[in-house]
Amino acid sequence: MPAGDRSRPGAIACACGGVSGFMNVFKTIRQQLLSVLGDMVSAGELPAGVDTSRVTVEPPREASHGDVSTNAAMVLAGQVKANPRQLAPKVAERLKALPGVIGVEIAGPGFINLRFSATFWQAQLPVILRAGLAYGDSNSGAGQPVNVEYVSANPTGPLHAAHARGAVVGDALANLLTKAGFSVTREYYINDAGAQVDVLGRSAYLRYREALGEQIGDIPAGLYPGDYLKDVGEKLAARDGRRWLETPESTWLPATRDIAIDLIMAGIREDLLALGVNIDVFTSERALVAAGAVQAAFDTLVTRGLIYEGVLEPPKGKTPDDWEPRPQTLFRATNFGDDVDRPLRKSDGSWTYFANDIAYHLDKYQRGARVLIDVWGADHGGYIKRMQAATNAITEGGAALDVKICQLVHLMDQGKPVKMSKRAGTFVTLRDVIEQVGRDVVRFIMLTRRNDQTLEFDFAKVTEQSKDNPVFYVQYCHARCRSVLRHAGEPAAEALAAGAPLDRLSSPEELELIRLLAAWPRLVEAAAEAHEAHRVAFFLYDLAAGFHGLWNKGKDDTTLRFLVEDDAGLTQARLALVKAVAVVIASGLKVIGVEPAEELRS
RNA sequence: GCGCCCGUAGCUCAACUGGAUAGAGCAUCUGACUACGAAUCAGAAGGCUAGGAGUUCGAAUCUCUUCGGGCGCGCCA
Repeated sequence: MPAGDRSRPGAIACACGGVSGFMNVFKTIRQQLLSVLGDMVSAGELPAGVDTSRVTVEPPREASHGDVSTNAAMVLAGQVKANPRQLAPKVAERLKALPGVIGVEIAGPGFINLRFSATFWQAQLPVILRAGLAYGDSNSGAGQPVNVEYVSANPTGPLHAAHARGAVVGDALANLLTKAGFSVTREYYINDAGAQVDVLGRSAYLRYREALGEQIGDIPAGLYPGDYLKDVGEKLAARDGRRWLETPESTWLPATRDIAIDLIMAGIREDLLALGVNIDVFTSERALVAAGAVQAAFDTLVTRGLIYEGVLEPPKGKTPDDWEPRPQTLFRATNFGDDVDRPLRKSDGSWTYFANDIAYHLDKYQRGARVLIDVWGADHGGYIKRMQAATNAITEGGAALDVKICQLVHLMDQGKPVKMSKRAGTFVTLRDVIEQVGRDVVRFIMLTRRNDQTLEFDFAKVTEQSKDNPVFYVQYCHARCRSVLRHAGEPAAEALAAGAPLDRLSSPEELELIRLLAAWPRLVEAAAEAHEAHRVAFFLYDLAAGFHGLWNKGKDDTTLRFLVEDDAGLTQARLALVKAVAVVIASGLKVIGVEPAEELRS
């Protein structure tokens, strides 16, 4: 397994383009609140210039605390040297006048809890139904250019199972940012410049001789043994015949290396497409070096006085046997928060991987990105600080780098670990996984944990049809919605939005479900800001739970069923709700890159 | 030895970036199928958020420290 492979352990474009975002109800209420606070300043109840930036408006954790909660009194009380419980009533009194508000309470240390009328919540349904999959689209990203770099697997072999996580995390994050109104570039960095691709070239050469009839025996240690290189050898033989057989390595290595990289990258692209990943830009490290980008970045750092020749201290505690002090060309990473300064040149004069990466991040910046996101494997954690330091230095603070580290994926089958060994030929390719469980399952499961937590992927469990399996649970919810809508003759969304008597949706469970639906735009914005796509998967699970709950209430109490035989109006209203649930589930699955299921059959 | 990530119910994990009584799901107990799909649902029980100290109106979240696990540690990528 080559080191350096950034994603090691490890969509569908948004239709709206973020032209007009759908207002997040909490954001709307926050603006109304800020306006109220402004009125209080005018009335002399608050001093001019109070800082409202930390005022939040959010759904309370406890449903009993109302629909919407704000910390305004607590945040402002400190600034005006007042008690939050004394300030709160003044704010609360004015909030009573807001549209839709039917209750205002002060609770705990000074929270102000608002309750909104059923009509207010019911009115969210037409918004959802008319928006369709675009519901939740936001312009909070304001078209800001973001570059998401992910996968970036070394071009020395096909993608394997461990690459799936980084691929999905990066891709879903790109989808999420797109939905939130950012201008996203999906990027793959091809590490085709180091010693390992020379090894690849030599390995391919051996397979080339094999293809020409030679007995090559066992693959020598230090070369890649994989069978996938046989194909490369055969193509090379077919193209170039016997011309390389009697020539020295220096003549054939560039040819064997390049064809091997090209063929392997072609395979990687196919595998990514099979996973639903569409990369916009593939950047070659080798091309970057050849174009002088590294030299240019280096010169810039020299100009800024950030390069010097020096000798590093030996690493404490674990000094390598062959360690000896030597002068190196160093970048002043410590000026930007790193622990030590980092070498940019090897002793043979060539650039280090890090030097190339500085040029690469500058390149992304020069192409317009102001937010850079890199998705890496867990073994690259120690590389984060220096890369952030370098990005900060080379862009003069113009771009921020966020690195998402993906923890290991433990492949299991029925609770037992799947043993993988490249040498024994038992490593599981990404292609194998997709063929065995399907693209949708791979994508969803990879988002059922935070990226920095280890994740268990059990082949048996992820295809199980039970509530143990979150993919199934969410898909089942969508399938149930679709089942109801089919029974009802597929009413059009617009007809439901315009014609259904939504005031008939009055049960606490129904209103609770609408509140959940209305939280989707807020979740999109928050998750995009935090660069955390897994929140979408958790949201969908919660939404599915809410729907399954309502469904089963209808088993105990037939008056709660969606289709009510002798009450066409009530049926229409409930169909609007069901349709809205299906829409939001589908909208969320689209971010994850999963096709919503029409029905589930075993 | 140093740095980074992590430690939350018996198990697997959340917690909207500093908010209220820390929430779900498995597993355990109790209950619900003459249906728009019970592949599901409702309820009970389960906690000193690894331990300690600090910051403030308020801490799982921020700071310090101890313990325990993972990753990394000068010319590999």
